Amino acid sequence: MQYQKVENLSSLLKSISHPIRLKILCLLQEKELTVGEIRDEVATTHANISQHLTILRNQGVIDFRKDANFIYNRIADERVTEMMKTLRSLFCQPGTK
Amino acid sequence: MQYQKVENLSSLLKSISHPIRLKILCLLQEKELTVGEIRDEVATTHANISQHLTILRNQGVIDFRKDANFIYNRIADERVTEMMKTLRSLFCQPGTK
DNA sequence: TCAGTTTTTAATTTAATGCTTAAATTTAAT
DNA sequence: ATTAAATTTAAGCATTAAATTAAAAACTGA
Repeated sequence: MQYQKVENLSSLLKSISHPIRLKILCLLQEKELTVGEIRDEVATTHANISQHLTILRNQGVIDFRKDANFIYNRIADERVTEMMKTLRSLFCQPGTK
Repeated sequence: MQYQKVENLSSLLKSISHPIRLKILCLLQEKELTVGEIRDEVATTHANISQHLTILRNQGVIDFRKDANFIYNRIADERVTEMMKTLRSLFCQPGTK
């Protein structure tokens, strides 16, 4: 694997290697969600969610659209969805610890 | 996804979200390698490699065997091998940036 | 045991993260 | 206009991570 790809991939993985951000990506697998909806599921402050969303946006993992005073977040890269599917099937099946 | 699995998975991802550790896992896909062999590929100090290997061992990602005064490292969890395959096919194909 | 390798440990320094709080924006509704 | 709701930004502090250096183990073969 060439140098640049190692850097890019580790940067991507790093951006999702946090319980809150991982949870956010799981939630966004289903459908797009507002910041407030995400906060309700994740149980932390708005500010904290906002910061985690910023990290995911800067990495290009998620995208958003504005509607009224809501911001709807969605996964931006199809490969991330695929990766999440694999991760869940490998590590989140019933019976795996 | 339940709480514990989110924690476990983010902990696993975190342990591999470092350029050196990701490179190590790529190298170990092929075959088991000694600390010195890894160092030759990765270009840092022995001490640094040793510390990164410790992180991967503590996470249960890699395992090792001793032979003479060499330590041969290998991937310990088949699921990690599968994950790496998926990651490489998604993010490391020629043509992906 | 001695010399030579390989690997680990410890100590230090520096940088990056994560959370909280508070203040600031933006937009919509009243 | 004013208020209220949703979101972002920034500051501060504590924790954690990474790299470097130096020293110390662990092991082999002579």
